[in-house]
Amino acid sequence: MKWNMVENSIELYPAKPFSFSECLLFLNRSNLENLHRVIDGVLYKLLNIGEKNVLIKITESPSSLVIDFPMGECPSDTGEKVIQFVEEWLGLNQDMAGFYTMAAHDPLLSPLIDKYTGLRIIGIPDLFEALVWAVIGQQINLTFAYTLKKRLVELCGERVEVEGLQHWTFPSYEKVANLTVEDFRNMQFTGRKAETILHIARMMHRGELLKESLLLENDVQAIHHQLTSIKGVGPWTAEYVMMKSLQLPNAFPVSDVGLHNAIKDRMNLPKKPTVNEIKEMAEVWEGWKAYATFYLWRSLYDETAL
DNA sequence: ATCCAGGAACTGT
DNA sequence: ACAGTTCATGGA
Repeated sequence: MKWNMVENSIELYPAKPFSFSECLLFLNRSNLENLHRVIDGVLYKLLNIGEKNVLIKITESPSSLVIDFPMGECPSDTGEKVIQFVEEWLGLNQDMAGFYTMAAHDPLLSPLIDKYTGLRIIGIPDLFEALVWAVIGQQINLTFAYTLKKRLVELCGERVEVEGLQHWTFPSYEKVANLTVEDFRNMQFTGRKAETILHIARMMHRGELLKESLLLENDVQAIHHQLTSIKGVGPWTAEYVMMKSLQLPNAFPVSDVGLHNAIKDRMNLPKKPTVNEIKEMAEVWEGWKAYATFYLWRSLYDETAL
C-alpha cells in the first residue's frame, strides 16, 4: 500500500473501495471498549511499540487516511511498525476485488456488499489479544464479554493520559502470565477461562506460541490444529483468531451464533440454520468465507432495514 | 423468571 | 461418530 510521511504525520492511501466510516461504526459499537476511542470521526489508539507507548490519531482526508502523534513526534524507527499495525487493524492491505466479484452473484451477500461497500475486516493484530478476546467471548453475551475485557485491561494494561483523555494498551502476556486463577475469578471470569488464558499467556511467555511461526505454516489446517491443540481453544476460537489476527480470508467460524442469527434474519428463516446447512451455502464463498462472515455480522447491528 | 449468549470439554452410548 | 451434560454468569 502506498504511504507518505509528511513532517510529523503519515498519510496512507488504501486501495478502493474503503470506508473509514464503516471502520468507526464497528470500532464504536460498545461504550465499554477502552482499547481505542472514537470521537467526532477521529480514531485514537495507544500502541506499545518497542517498550514505548505511542498514541496514534487517525483521521480521514479526502484522498487518504492521516496518522498523527498527539504525544509528540513519532519516535524514529517506529513509523514502519505503526503503518503495519494500522494496515492490519483496519484491513487496509486486504484485496476485496475477488470477494466482491463472488458476492455479487450470491443472493445472500449481494445486498450486503452494496450497502456496506468498503467495509474491511477489522483485525486484532496482536495474537495474544485476539486469543484472549476470543476465549472471553465464548458462550457469553457481547456486553458481558466487553465488561470482562475492560476489567482485565484496567488490572494490568498500561494507561496514558493525553489532553485529558485516558488511553489503554492491552496487557502483555508477560504480565498476564503472572496473574493467578483467583485474580481472574475476582473479575468474574470462569475457572476454565482463567486456566485457558493463563495457559496461553505462559505458552507465549515461553516462546511456544508465536504469530510469526503460525504464519509460516504451509497450510491452514496446520495452523488450525496448532491452535486447537491448546486446551480451551476449540474450532470456533481457532477460526476466529485466524480471521481476526492472521488475516486468513477463508477462515470460517461456522458454529458462530451471530453468524447463524444473521443468516436466519437475512433469509427470513423460521429458525436458525444448522451447521451443515451453513456449510452447504458457504461452498460458493470458498476462498472468502471470512469476508462473508464479517459482512453478515455487520448486518446484525444495522439499525436501518436493508 | 426464563432463555440465550460471537463454545469447549467431558461423558456415555 | 454422535448426543447429552456441565461449566458459570450476565443481559434482555
